[in-house]
Amino acid sequence: MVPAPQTPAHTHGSIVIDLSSPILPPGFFAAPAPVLARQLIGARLLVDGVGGTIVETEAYDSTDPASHSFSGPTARNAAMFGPPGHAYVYRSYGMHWCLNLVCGPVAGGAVLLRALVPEDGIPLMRERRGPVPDRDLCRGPGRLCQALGVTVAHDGLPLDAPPFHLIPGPAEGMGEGAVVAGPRIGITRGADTPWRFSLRGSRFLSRPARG
DNA sequence: CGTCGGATACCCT
DNA sequence: GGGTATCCGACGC
Repeated sequence: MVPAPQTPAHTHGSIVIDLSSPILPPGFFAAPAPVLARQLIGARLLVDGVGGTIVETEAYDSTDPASHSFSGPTARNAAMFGPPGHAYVYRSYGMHWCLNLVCGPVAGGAVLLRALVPEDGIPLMRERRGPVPDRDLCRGPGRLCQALGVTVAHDGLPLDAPPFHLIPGPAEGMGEGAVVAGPRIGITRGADTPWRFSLRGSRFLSRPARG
């Protein structure tokens, strides 16, 4: 008789359920975008097993002139007006993809993922990103999508099912004051709204924290 | 490690 | 037309 493995996992055929992963709380995505954006710092995101700890986010909602939802539904932003808890993926500069998590008590809210710490699937990230320092694998919203293999094919997909795996934070060792709020990056309208959130002192941010 | 220009394509008003 | 991220080479700290 072989003793049961001491790992916190059950197996059903080829499916492995990792019992160490906290369950996404009900209503997690019903929070307003700035609230969820702050909560996501220290959470972990995997796409097909590739990803790491989120260290930089930005919040957008329909009251915000910087938001794609500000001027109402279009073909591109349809996912922002769908149910919370789904992905919104859009193209930036005609060549990069950007991943948002649709959220909020009303339509039109989303959190843009701007940077994470490469932790899982780093060899595949390197293949996708080419010869860059590991620090730069997921440092920026477009780079993050390239490293995780996120494209418009993920637009509208639910975030609580494969290929997505979102594990709520905060990460070990994160305490009060670990999250910095400041102005968002690369926008002109709504530039004074402090809806960029980042992990204080992280070297994986797309740019240093301001504010 | 930070900042600075210059170059690149698509979505929406 | 206005908005937008990345890569590059350059240079300062």
